[in-house]
Amino acid sequence: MSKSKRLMDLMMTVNRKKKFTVKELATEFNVSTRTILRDLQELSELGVPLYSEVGPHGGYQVLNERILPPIAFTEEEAVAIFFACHALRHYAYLPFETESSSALSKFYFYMSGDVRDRIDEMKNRIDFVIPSRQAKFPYLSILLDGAIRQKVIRIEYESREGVSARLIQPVGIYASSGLWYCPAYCFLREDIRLFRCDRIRSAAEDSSGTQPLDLRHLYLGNREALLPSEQELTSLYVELTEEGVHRCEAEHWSATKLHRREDGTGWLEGSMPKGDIPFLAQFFIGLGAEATVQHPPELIDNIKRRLAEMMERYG
Amino acid sequence: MSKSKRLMDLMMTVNRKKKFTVKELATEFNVSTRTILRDLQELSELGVPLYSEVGPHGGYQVLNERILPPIAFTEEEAVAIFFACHALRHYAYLPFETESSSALSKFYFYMSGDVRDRIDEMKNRIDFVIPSRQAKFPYLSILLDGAIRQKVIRIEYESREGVSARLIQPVGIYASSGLWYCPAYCFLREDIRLFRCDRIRSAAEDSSGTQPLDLRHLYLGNREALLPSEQELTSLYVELTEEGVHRCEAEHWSATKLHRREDGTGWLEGSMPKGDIPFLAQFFIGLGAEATVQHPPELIDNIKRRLAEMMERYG
DNA sequence: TGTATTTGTGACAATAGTTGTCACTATTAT
DNA sequence: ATAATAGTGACAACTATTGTCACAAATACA
Repeated sequence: MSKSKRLMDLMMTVNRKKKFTVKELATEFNVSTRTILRDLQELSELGVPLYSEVGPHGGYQVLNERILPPIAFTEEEAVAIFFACHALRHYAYLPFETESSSALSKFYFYMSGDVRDRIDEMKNRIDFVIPSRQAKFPYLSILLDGAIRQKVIRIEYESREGVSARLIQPVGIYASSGLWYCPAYCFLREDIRLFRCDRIRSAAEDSSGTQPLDLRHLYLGNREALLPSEQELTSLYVELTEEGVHRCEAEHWSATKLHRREDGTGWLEGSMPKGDIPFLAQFFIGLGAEATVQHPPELIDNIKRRLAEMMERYG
Repeated sequence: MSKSKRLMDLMMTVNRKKKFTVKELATEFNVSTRTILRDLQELSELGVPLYSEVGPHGGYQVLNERILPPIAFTEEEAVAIFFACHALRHYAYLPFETESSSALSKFYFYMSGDVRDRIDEMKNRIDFVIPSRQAKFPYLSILLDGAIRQKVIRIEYESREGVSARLIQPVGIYASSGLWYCPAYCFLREDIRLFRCDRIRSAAEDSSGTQPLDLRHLYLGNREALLPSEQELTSLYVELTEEGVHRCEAEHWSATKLHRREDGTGWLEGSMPKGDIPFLAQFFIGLGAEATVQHPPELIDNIKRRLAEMMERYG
């Protein structure tokens, strides 16, 4: 095996192993320890952050960095990766410790001139906007860690009724239009609940010894499907103007219920839990003349009551 | 210079140049053409997609791939890049020709085992949600290209009044909560307008010979600041409950106007163009009891009129 | 305190790889 | 035809790589 090839392999091997001894590698690569020592020195000079300790239980270690072997990306792929990372700058809070900007500048730095030019041209011409928020999300890493390692987390949560302490076991976290949410099993309510992370006033791993549940079968993708809806259902029918259709497209919950006509108008039709009436009433009021609720009567009543209240407030 | 080092350099050089001859490289690297030929063959074996043609004007070419030299990413950086790209899968339409998934799988494939494990653990525990839409955005690349190369584009645009043909010169494109928008100079209105890309029925480079304007000073980041607002202004004051504050945080336009009290409630205060009254009226109606408009009277009147209309509609 | 384990350095000879030169062949645009 | 280009093979000169050995230094552990 040629030296260059061995060096590449060595790079990958040490990255995989993290910790190793010279003798180990010598056996693996069928060369002498002296050669491996020389190779490691060379890798060091090429930028692989190696660290070694002498003595029994000593050996080599690769520090926090990981080296990727030469990867071939097409120009389009490189550009897509760049802008994907670029979009992360809109998030003031992320569950990763590092700033994505450091990865971005490395990526940018190593790219060949013409790809770099292409990116420069596009930089001010394309963007993935996420609403910027004043809200703070200091506990994302703790929640994510709790979800991954199936830990119970003690939080102080600010709900409408005030701040309360709760034990939760996170299913995961997700960002949606600039806010972070954490679906989690709540030991207080004994059910899955959705928490808005900026309303969490404190979070730490629980030390009271509450046994975590086995929720490995639950994850972000399926948590909705697995939750048995015990609520009473009723049917929904709403007429929509063209603009109303466009507005409803934005809503997750309406995706399965939305129908369109050829002229652009449409309607919502499907079943809904009765507990959603307050939310839906306020939502359809927000659509104004673009939506006309025709069923259920309870929803129409709720809307009328809300309208009357507002009329009164504005005298 | 050692052979391994020369090979690495060569890799970068051929990536930069795309097209080159053996003689050229021999001069650049101060070695014989025979050596370069042997090196190129070796690069080929290492996976660099080289292609050559003999004869005058012949030479070597690198095919569409780009090779990145070994880049050191920290584990955190690699994870951040992965999830940034992962988030792109929510976009059914992108202005890049390639799927980001191919870049993603390459990235994933080359990552060392423990980073891969880490990603697998996190995959179902963290997400950047973007509302999925039924809307279609087939002309993103044309619009982006128009913005980059300062071209005039002819579009058919569906507005409330029907479909009309227009000449526009795009400033850029951006995605916001699942929809793509294109701010552009409109030759019909003779001003900057914002177009929703799913309402563009057709788009192609203009062939009528309309001279593009020099809009290079305009880009996504500054277009708002440069637009002179000629509208009449009035002052806005709105009381907000705690929930109202949270809801307003989501809105771009309210960021500079939002104030909070220690108890969590707050208010909106600032100036607004009178033309925004219809939009704001509908918006505050959507907030229901969480917002109480106190100024301007025109806005309150508009809200009352809308409420009355809705009351009537729901009998 | 001694011993085993581990990194690390230097020297040297044997071996293996690299390089340049030269003489060719083949293709193709002009 | 001619010039420009890639491509191959052989060989000698040169350079780099490798293994071996000797030895230094640190450290855990019995």
